[in-house]
Amino acid sequence: MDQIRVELPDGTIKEVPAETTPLDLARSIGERLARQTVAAKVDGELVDAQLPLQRDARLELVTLGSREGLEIYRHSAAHLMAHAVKSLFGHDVQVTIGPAIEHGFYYDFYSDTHKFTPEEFDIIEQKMAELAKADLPVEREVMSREQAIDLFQRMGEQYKVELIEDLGEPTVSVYRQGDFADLCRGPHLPSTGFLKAFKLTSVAGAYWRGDEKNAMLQRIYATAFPDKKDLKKYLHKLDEAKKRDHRKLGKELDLFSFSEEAGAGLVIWHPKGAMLRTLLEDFERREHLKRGYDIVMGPQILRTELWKTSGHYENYRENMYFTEVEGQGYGIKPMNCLAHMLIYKSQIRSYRDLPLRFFELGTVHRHEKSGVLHGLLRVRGFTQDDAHILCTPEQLDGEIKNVLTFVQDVMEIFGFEYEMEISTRPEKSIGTTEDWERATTALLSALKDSGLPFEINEGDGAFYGPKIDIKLKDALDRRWQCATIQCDFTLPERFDLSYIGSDGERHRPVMVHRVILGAIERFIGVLIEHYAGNFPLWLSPVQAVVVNVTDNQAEYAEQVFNHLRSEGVRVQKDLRNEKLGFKIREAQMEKIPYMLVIGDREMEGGTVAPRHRSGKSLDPMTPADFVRFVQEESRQYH
RNA sequence: GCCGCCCUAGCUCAGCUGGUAGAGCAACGCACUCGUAAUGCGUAGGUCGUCGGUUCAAAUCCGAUGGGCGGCUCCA
Repeated sequence: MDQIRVELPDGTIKEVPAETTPLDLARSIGERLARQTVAAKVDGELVDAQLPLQRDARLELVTLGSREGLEIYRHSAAHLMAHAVKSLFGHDVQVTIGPAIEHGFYYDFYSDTHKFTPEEFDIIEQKMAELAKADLPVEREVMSREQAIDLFQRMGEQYKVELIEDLGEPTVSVYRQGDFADLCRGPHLPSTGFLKAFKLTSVAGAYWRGDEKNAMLQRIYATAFPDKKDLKKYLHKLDEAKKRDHRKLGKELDLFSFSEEAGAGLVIWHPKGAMLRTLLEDFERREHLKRGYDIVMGPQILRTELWKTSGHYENYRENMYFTEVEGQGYGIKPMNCLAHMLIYKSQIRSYRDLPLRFFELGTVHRHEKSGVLHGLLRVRGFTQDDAHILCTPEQLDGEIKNVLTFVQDVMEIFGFEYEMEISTRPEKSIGTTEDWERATTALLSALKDSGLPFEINEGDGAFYGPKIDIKLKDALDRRWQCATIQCDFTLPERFDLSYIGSDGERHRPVMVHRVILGAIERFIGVLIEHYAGNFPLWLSPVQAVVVNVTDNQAEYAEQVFNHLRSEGVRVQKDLRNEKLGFKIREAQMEKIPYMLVIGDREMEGGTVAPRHRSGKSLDPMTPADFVRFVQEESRQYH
């Protein structure tokens, strides 16, 4: 038999007979390695571990420990789930697709007769366990397109048939395990016995091929890990994350609420939430003024004609609220740009005036579809930290860099990790090729200069210009777009903005639309989950609570409270006749940073005994010292 | 908007297949005056989201509607 030469990643070369599989090779190195090997990369191409090697190649074993290995594991788990579902509900259900995702996998099923419920998860999991225990070999079979169509046609799997038809490949691969067969590129685990730990987590609707015009499928989400311990750890982490949910904490910390009577998606800020928001807004104003922005303010409603000028009436009407007064139509603003345009136009602008940076904490209202509302993270009325930068084309580059630096600075202050992506020109768009190129290059070079990783979304830009989006994760790792930097070629055009250049001629300014936090509501939502409600001192709605041990110190405690409040400390008092432990517990649950304990000792010494919510106590100090301490700790953002 | 599920006291939740509601915490009252995450006893509190239907009888079954949850589509 022919010998072939296989080169491993560490450079060693193995001479093995042709038809040797990567799994054989792994076994020749060690049994433990073989048990971990779930696939291989042959000359960089991902293949099954039991695919016989035909010729000399570079070979890399893919093990369960790697990201790719875990993905394959989960993809095979998705097949196992589909297998289980088919064997339980085969007559009622058709399979569609089931990929691995960030924390697990899902599989979409079609059925007009059977509705999956979480109560069925147990029996599906049991069936999966049974099929895994049977250790069915997973076999790859390559067949012609016609054969495959015929196969799935006979199985009654219309969605698979459609997939093959649209694939346009002469041959396709099918993976079989027991009596289950699925169209799949692979690779897959060698056998079902590899699958040790899995759990179904939820059911949800999903459109076939992600298109709302298509049929609604039923998606079962699940997760899987090579090790039962890791599954347990993950489920525990999930539980912990749910405790950080901003909707739960918002209620517990009495920050905000929603009211059925007021309307969906409309935030009602309670005193502590409004305080938090005010602190954040003050921070924003300071940071923008430092960076050369001018604060502006526009009206909540503007005449419908103006929305026609801007193009919102044509493109955004279904998201807007309209009203009419004395026969005059008005639109409630869904964006802040219009007033900023009017400010620009209020006088003749010279190139010496540019760049102009108009900043507004602008409250907007958008009629979001009811099904998308989500706590503070997706609402119908929200306030953006919005700014429009109008500059010469030559200034664009520098302005974008400044904004990106601004974003990075702010994210660092809050300690956020974030993902960035740039979206380029879509098919349907306006503006000249030069405009797009200049703007896209400017965005791209700013990103590159930042040295941070980013993704490119080809053709995903707005019709009016390319953009950079910055996404933050919530407690459950769902991404929410916060900051965005968008170039806009439409509005300067539509509003006929101009400036007089050094040549004495009129020129069109370039516009950058940008937000840093995005929507204050959304940002606070993510922020609550980020800090799990333990806000840093400078952001804490209540920084300290005065707690007396007995009624005996009530008068002194009251004096301390008044002193701190007059010195600008956000303080509250708890002078109720309750045990100290009880009051500490309540303050602790309110996540107040400092509890100022006052007993007879403190009263006599004219001090307070601060206890931090972490449980650590500071040495007793005078109220005046505590004021200085708070000022000092609040000055540095952290 | 679409699919599935949910809505019971201020909060968290019980209440099997229909026979006109229950706990813990909170609130209020009384006692205790107490040193770093829950003192004890007692009192009060709900037309079971709303509207309509089925039934002798509906928190429970059906329909509509409002709100929420998990997704999908869309988006800050």
